[in-house]
Amino acid sequence: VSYLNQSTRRPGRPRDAVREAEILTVVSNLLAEVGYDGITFELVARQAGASKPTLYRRWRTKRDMVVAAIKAMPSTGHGRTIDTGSLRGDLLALTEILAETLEASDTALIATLLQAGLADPELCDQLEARTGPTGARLPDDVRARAIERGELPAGADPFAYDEVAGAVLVTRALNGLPFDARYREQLVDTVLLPALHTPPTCPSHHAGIFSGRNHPTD
Amino acid sequence: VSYLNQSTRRPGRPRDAVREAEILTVVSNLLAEVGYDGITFELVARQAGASKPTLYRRWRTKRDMVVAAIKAMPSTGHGRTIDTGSLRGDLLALTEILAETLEASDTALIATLLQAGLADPELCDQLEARTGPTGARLPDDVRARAIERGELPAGADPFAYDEVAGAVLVTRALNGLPFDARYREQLVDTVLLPALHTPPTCPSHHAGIFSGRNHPTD
Amino acid sequence: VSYLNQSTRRPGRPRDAVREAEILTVVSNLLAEVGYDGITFELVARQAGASKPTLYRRWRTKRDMVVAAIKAMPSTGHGRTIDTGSLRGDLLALTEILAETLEASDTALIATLLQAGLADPELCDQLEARTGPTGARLPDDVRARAIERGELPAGADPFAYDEVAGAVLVTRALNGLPFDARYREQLVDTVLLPALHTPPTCPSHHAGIFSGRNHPTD
Amino acid sequence: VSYLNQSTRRPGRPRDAVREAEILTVVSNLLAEVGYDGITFELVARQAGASKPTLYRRWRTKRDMVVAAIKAMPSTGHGRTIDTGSLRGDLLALTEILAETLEASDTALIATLLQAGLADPELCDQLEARTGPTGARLPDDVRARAIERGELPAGADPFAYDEVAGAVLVTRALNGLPFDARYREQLVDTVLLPALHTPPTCPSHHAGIFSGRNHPTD
DNA sequence: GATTAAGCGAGACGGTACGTCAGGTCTTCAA
DNA sequence: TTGAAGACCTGACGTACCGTCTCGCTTAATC
Repeated sequence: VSYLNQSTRRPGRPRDAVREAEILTVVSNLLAEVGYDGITFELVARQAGASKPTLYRRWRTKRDMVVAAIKAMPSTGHGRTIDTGSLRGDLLALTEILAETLEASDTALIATLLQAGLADPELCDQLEARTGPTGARLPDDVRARAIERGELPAGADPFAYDEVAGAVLVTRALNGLPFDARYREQLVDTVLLPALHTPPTCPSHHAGIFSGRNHPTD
Repeated sequence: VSYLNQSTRRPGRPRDAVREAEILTVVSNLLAEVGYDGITFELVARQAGASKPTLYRRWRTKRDMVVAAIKAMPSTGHGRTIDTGSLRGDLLALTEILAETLEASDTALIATLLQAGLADPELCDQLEARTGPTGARLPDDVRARAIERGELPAGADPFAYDEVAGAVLVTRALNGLPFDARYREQLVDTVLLPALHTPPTCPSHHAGIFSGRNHPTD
Repeated sequence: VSYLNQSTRRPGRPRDAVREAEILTVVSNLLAEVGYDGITFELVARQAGASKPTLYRRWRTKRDMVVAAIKAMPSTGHGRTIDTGSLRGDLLALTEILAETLEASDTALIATLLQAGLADPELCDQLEARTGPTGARLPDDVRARAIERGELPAGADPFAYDEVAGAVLVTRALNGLPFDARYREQLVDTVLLPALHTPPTCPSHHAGIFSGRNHPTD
Repeated sequence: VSYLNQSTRRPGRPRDAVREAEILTVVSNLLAEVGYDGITFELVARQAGASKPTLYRRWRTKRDMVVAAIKAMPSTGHGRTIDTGSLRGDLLALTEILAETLEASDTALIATLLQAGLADPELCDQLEARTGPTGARLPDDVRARAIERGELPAGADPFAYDEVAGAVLVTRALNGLPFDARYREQLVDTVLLPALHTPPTCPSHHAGIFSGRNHPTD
């Protein structure tokens, strides 16, 4: 029976998934070697032994291609859990993870992810799911434990963290400004903790920048 | 002989300052018309009736040229003062100014200013001086009045505002996410105000991202 | 089982003759619209709603395909006969027909027919049979009547006409040079007629360029 | 004084004549190696160590470039003179030269010269001047000697030769048909000689196909 | 006033990448 | 096996910018 192919499959030779994976691997490697700006369709085609039309058929822009490559990266930090015993410790740990990630990336790539990826909730979810906590959002379990310990009120809103932590560190990274342990400590103590303790003024309606919850409930 | 002349004056025809101003005007106009990415040396040369060597002689990169053009822009919002009578009102006003600025710029330009300008304290100062409060830093007079009114403790640190407000809004702008009045209100109430009220844990040592005070004490 | 079927019939679905005719019609139309150089397999496939393999299966080169299309064109000038009452008049009429044909074709097509078609006697015969006298060869009846009238000696050889008339006019057409009535008259009077009157020096052994008698006796 | 550069010289860096000569040399060599169809802008650029824009700046099409290369070829057969003592011998010698030339060229090149060059009188003159008699036109001295010897009438018109000899042989070459000594002899005896002997009917007004006298006196 | 070194518009130059098109071959599914 | 569809690699297309260079000219400060 062929009740499945009535509409889902278009005619013609299907794209070669293996080919696509190979290409994206090349893109990933090139990202590390020459950075985002150094990547060109020409170069990718050469390195991958593919033709430019094969690339253009899949991705209309370089950004699309790079984003696809990042999405296709294998999982690394899966399962890592933050639990230092105190909210402050957890926040310092989370911001440290984020800082490490930013230190390992070139600024153009960060900017790209900012512009490209973050408008794409799927990418954010992939990143979180694949790499474990990125430090860009406050994990639910961390928040739950803080509430259990009585460090946060019951209905504490992750808004303060989700919106602020990533934005501040990413911005500094883009500027080449330092975001060392001392700086992060100050951020946690004078901004994040006071803000998290503040009860939400209204049913928090934010679109999480780094959270992938782009189209919220409002 | 007087080859060790009064200053560093080189022999030969000096650069034409008028020409330079004309060129930068062209760059400014093109910024509005075609955006940052659309600007090329070729295009500027064509539009300005200048030659490429004339451009390269002055600015080694496109970024340099654009930054110079921005620096050369005429002042607009000079002298505007924020004073609504309450700290909360002032913060809302400041973030509104910032939001308006961001809405008027294309994201690539924002990113450029982030990367280029903010590593250049002079540019930031120029922007502040020229356009009045940009909303990126907490003006000293606003803070002083809040202290007078008793809304802030005597030694209140502008860190919370300087670091957070600009970074959060700019990041959202880069992502094409909204930063409307409702969002800004939430930011002020649940993040900025609580943070500002928190006494500094240590002698605040931050490098103001948007403040131009780049590598201060540390 | 009947795998040793009646004749040489291959297994599988037979080629669709109707499809082939449709395709050749498209080729003919495209010849008129975009000229020989403008034709591509891609374009034909698109216009005909056919696939490239379907085309390649039938014709290995563009030239083959175009020649096939020309062969498949419907007859137009069938049965027209040249008989003006004098050899000179007949020659002028013949060269006029040829001139008209050349004026209606683009040069690339002429060159193609020259290179492709004329190595293919069948095509020439088809053209002659289909369009009546093309003016490229001296029709036998014209020569016979000239002999009857005593304008030509009994054994007059059509070589002079067959070889010269077509070559000269085609060459001029390829060059974009004019071949108007005055020119043709001069050709007939000072070249063709004198040459036709000359008795053959040896048993004429020519391979008729435009005659399709390609590799005759030699 | 600068009375020379008032209008003749356009501004900007002049084109490098040496570079141009080198490129054309490459084109000439490639013509011999890969033939006309095998030549591409890419290939020429690679071989010449030039950039594509440098080529396109000079020649808009491949044909232009090839024609320029042929024009730039160094002289070879200059000064060769045909004088066998009889008109018939001279004609056989001329057609032999032409045949040799055609045998050495690939058909696509011939077609190109036909289409490109021959609409360009300058090229024809260059070819004649550079290579000596090409056999495409009846040299004046040959005709003069034939008249001296009484083989041709005083006012004998080269039309018959100029128009016919080249066209016939080129056409056969394009078709891959033979044009051996026997064929050429027949052509001379039954077409060219009779035609040359015929007195011109009217003040010959032809545009010589291969003669470069494209815009004659009429 | 002559010299001189640099500025200037123009544009050539070698590069590199762009994004598209066509050539042929292949694989898929349906007929 | 044919046929439509379309992916695939190769390679060329013609264009746009890059950053540097060579021109001939102009401009000022120094001699």
